[in-house]
Amino acid sequence: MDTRHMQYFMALAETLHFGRAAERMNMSQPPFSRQIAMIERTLGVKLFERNSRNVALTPAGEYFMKDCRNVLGQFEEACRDVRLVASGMKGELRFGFMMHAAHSVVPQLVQLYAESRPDVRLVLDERTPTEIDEMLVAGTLDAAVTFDCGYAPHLQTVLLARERLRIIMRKDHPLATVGQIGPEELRAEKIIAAPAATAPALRSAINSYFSVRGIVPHVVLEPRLQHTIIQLVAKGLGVALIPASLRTEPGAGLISRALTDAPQLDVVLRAPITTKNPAVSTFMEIGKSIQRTLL
Amino acid sequence: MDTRHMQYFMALAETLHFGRAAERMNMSQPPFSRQIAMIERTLGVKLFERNSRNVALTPAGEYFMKDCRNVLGQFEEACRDVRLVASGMKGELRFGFMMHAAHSVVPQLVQLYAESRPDVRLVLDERTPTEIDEMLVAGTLDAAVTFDCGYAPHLQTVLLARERLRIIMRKDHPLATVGQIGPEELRAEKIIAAPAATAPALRSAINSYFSVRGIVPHVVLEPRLQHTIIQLVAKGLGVALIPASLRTEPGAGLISRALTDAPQLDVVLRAPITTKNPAVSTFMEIGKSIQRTLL
DNA sequence: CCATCTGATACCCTGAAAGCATTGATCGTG
DNA sequence: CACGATCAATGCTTTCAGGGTATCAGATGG
Repeated sequence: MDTRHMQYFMALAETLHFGRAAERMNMSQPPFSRQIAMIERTLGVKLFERNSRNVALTPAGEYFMKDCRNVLGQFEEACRDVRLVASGMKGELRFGFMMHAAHSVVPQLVQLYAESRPDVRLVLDERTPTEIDEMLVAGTLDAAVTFDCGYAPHLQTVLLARERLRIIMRKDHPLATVGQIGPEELRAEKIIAAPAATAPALRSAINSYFSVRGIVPHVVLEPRLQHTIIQLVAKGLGVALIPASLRTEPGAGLISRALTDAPQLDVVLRAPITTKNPAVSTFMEIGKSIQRTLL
Repeated sequence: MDTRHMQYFMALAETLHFGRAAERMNMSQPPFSRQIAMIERTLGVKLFERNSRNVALTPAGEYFMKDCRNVLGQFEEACRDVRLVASGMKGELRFGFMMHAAHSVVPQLVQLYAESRPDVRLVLDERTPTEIDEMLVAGTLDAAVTFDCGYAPHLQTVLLARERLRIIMRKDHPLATVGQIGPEELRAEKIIAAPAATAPALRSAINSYFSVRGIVPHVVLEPRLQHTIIQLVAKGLGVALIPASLRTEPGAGLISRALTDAPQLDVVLRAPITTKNPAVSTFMEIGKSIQRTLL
């Protein structure tokens, strides 16, 4: 028994006429009759009550007809779907992103992609930049939005945005009224910044911002999560340099200021070049289409 | 593509090894490899990423695997179920019965059958005896409980119970205190009885109960439903002769009395002898097993 | 009783698919 | 680095599942 036999059965069950059913199956009546007999023999079940004049379904045949309709439908669907998956119209795409990006490019990217590929299940996964890099090489993620951390030959990269860092502090902070803020003004400040192990690109941008002026920043706290950094700044434990897109989130009692010669960071969309997931390519295309001018 | 191909695919998807997968399919590796290639060619989809050292599923293959597992499961189930239906263990049984029987044998019959054949869907259908006869010959019912109306060569019959008729009347009716009630006592009474067209066996039993004494019963009302008869008696519009098993339903202000030489009616379970529904036979067997002594 | 319709049988033949032998690519190891 | 081992792919042969044609057999209607 296989699906072809089920199709033979369905043809006869629907026409109740061997000749016409055979015709529908594009074959002549004698082999068709044999196939029906074969089906009944292998199942050990009489499916049709027939003589040389009439053909009728037995109750077992009636029941089998419903099941066959089901199975054949699912069968067709499976064959159709696998083509859709291969074409990237259907399937799953595991998408990682860092928290910074959640407030800027990610919503638009996700929305546009979901509109253009509604049958692809987007699995969102917020991670730190380091975790993202690891998961991209491990294949746990299909694509991710992160900071450009330079050389990555096994990854394809689309530049999404170029973000300047800004400084945030409490409103009652002495620097809140200073006109220009640069490395010199921050020389004595307590800095809160993510550790290099968690966000290498961000941290090295901050470090080199100071080091080109020969200044060693006074980093007092190194929380891993951006969320925590803002909380600590709000408590007055220091100031922090954060991407401009996070500025839109005002926070209670916090103020954000521009920096002189502010460090820039590239926000990129990345995916392994060796990816086998066909859904990725249009995801990258959409990334390109929403590429933004630098802020 | 058919289910055999899906089985090949599943074997490889689960083992990720052509040799072992072929072995599982009881064949040698070369034709197995060709079949896999064939599947990919007809689907137009690469399902496996492979070289002479490693075999891995593509994302499309991964997706297809889930669908195949589904389809193959349903396929097996359909083949198994059709055998169960043919053996009477599964399927549907359309069971008709008259309202009189609903209070006596039907509940027990239905319960016992449902316990012994839980996968057979019992479709219950309450009808008048005449409707039941028509539906049995039309094949709309598989089996039914009704009054024995005599000759029926195309039906198999199991006697379930033998019921005496009793008389019901209002508690304040003059006959309520009379010791013996027979045709003579009812000569002047207004009788309420179902029409012969609806319940021939019941009505002819009532008629002959009087006619053997040369009495013509004074039937004033002929409602089709037993329910209505009882209501009309309660309103004082007459008395009625009803099966003893209905006595258990007391009704407001009504009283039921035995009759002298009470007419008897056979309650039978019937099914067409030509029935193709394999579920019927055990239904009839259970009917035999609950055969009751006459009341 | 014959013409006709329809499903079953008899017989033949083709090609899908299985087996065997072998090739070619990729590792691991001495 | 060469050699052997492993494993998928390919070439060739063979077989039988399943299709085709011709025909039979039972039922029905004029």
